[in-house]
Amino acid sequence: MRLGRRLPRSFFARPSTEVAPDLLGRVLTRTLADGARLAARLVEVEAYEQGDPASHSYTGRPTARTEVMFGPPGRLYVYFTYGQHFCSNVVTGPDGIGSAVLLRAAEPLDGLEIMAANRGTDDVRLLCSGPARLTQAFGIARAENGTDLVRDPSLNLLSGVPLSPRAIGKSTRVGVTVGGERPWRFFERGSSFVSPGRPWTRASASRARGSRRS
DNA sequence: CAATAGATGTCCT
DNA sequence: GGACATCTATTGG
Repeated sequence: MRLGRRLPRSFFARPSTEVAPDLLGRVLTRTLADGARLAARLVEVEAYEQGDPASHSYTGRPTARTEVMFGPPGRLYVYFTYGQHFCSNVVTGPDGIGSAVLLRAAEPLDGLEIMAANRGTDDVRLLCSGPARLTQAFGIARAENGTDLVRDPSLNLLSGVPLSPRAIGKSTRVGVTVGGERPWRFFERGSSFVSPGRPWTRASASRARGSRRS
């Protein structure tokens, strides 16, 4: 399969709501020191904008954690959440504005054995179907925060094959309880690699969003 | 299959 | 202190 060329800086220098659906079908790759390659095709993303109550950049001011999100586009924003997981985002929009796209799920293409070792499971569907899973499968952690995906020799986003508009599903974002009515989650319709256990993910998505924690 | 408890960093909207 | 862009293991039907 042809994975294409690196996406240019201009691709990321747009509003996150525009970049997000355009990221579906694109390919995240990582080349390891020994030459092995990891590759996965993005099938689920979410947009986050400055001023958005659900966004880390809501206040408009960077913190030690969110600094990268406010920087130039095309870089990787990695944050630690729930006390034990890392999640990966691609920084979008102009330098100085805190906007990014959360990489929620992907279809593994290459380096599955390495991903399985990183994840501690052999189940292909569980390798990259979730933001923390995807991040773990690629061995991404705090050290990768701020990596320039446009120029880095190892970690990149390739053009792949973008999806046609009709192949893209939209919904409200997962786990967002504030400002959740924004339909800023984008996913590939019918893909079995989107994050599991979310009923409204599937074609027969009816509105069934209840409280999720006690 | 569904529900739930537990892990516990970072920011406070 | 409380909420959170989550995942896993375990329990119960």
